[in-house]
Amino acid sequence: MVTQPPHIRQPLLTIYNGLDAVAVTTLESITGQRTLTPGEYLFLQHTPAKSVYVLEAGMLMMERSSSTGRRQVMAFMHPGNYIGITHNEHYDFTVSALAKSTVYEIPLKAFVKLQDDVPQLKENVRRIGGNILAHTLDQVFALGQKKAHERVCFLLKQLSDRLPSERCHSIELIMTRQDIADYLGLTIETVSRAFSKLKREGLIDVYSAHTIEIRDMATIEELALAD
Amino acid sequence: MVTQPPHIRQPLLTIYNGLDAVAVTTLESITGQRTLTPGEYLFLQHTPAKSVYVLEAGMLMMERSSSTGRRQVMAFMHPGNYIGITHNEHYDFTVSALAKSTVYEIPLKAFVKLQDDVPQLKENVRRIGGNILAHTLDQVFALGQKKAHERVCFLLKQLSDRLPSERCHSIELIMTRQDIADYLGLTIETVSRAFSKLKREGLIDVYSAHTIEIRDMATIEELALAD
DNA sequence: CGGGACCTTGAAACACCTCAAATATGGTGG
DNA sequence: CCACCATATTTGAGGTGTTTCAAGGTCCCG
Repeated sequence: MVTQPPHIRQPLLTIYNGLDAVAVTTLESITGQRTLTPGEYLFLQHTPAKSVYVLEAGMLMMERSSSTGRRQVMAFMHPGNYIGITHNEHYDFTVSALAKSTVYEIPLKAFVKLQDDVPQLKENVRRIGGNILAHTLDQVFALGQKKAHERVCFLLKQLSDRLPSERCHSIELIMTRQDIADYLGLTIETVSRAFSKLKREGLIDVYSAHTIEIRDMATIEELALAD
Repeated sequence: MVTQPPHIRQPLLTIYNGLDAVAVTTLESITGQRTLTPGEYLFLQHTPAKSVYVLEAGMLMMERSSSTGRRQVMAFMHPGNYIGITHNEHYDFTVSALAKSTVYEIPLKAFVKLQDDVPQLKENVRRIGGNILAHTLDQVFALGQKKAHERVCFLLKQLSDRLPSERCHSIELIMTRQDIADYLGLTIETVSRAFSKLKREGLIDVYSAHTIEIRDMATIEELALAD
């Protein structure tokens, strides 16, 4: 069982936290595994929610689309992240793979049943739900109140917070500019111009479109928080 | 015990749903009551989360402010709504009263303890959390993807969904234009112009700044969903 | 090395914001 | 109950940031 990348800055909250050996064994007994290639869907919006998932390796993207084709990316997901919280019987978003990924698949019914026997598991799910809500409220604030370049910094800070060390500020942007744009409520052109602006101001280096380095973390954070 | 306004369109999910008489009595034994006048705070962002609340009557507003003074309204809250979900030991938002309101106050520690004895109560809280997340994801989509007048329709639909009948589309806007603007990520002028535009197009009537009537619900819904 | 997808940049259009002024609203004291 | 006042809302004009449309450049993979 992986789910805890090494050297993560903040301890990662997973469904496995604090489980005893018996609980872990039982959980593993109902857990399957699935591999996804880039672009492949884990599940689609409006399909029955039959399983929950934990990302083992790779990167996933959660998005919601309207029938007119407008798309909002709700989250980029990293190893350890729990996927599949829904308040009804269908997923109300689509999850797809940005990179080659592997996920643990846990049938929802068995998972819910196991939670009745393992209070700690239920508690973990509850806390994860709280974290997801907190993340989503941050996103509401960003989309409602921040300017384009501040939103880009908001994303850069989120991504850099997942990275090992304080010193190494090099970030791999696995997602496309379109994904970033749809996450931040902007267009690809505006995102691209925001990167150029941050580069021009010496706050970041752009080695290639998908590899950037943060040169002035303090300022980036300041812009990200809009403080 | 109130919490269930009459004639609501969709059955309201409260913490009381499906509790047996004993559980209700126990819950009531630890429940206090508080009255708020317009503008009064229920609690402030960054203060210790000591209680959760259920709105009995009136209307509350949940907001988050940054140190630069930018403000995002996260929700307008109606009777029956549960207040105080937080993922850490401090509230990460402020809740204040828009109208004279009364709330049930439940000390967090006792509430958590009671949840261990009453699984249904825990289940209710879990489902309410899911609903709040769903609401917040809707808001992310609205702020990220919708135009100003569509966002206003989004709010109008949310408010009208709380109202008794299908026929009566008259809505009391208790909040100020500034509150609406901060909820939708716009300025008061843009909100005002959006109302004027909807009025000019015959979709709504504006009797006074705080009393409007929806004349063409189908179109309003269409704009609200951006479908 | 070629080709397609992705990214960047520029110019013009547009939506929203800012600033300013006029108007409407609602509460209060006379 | 009415007049008044402070506050909130609407409307207008001009500015700014973001989007749209279009072209050119870059990267990556076969």
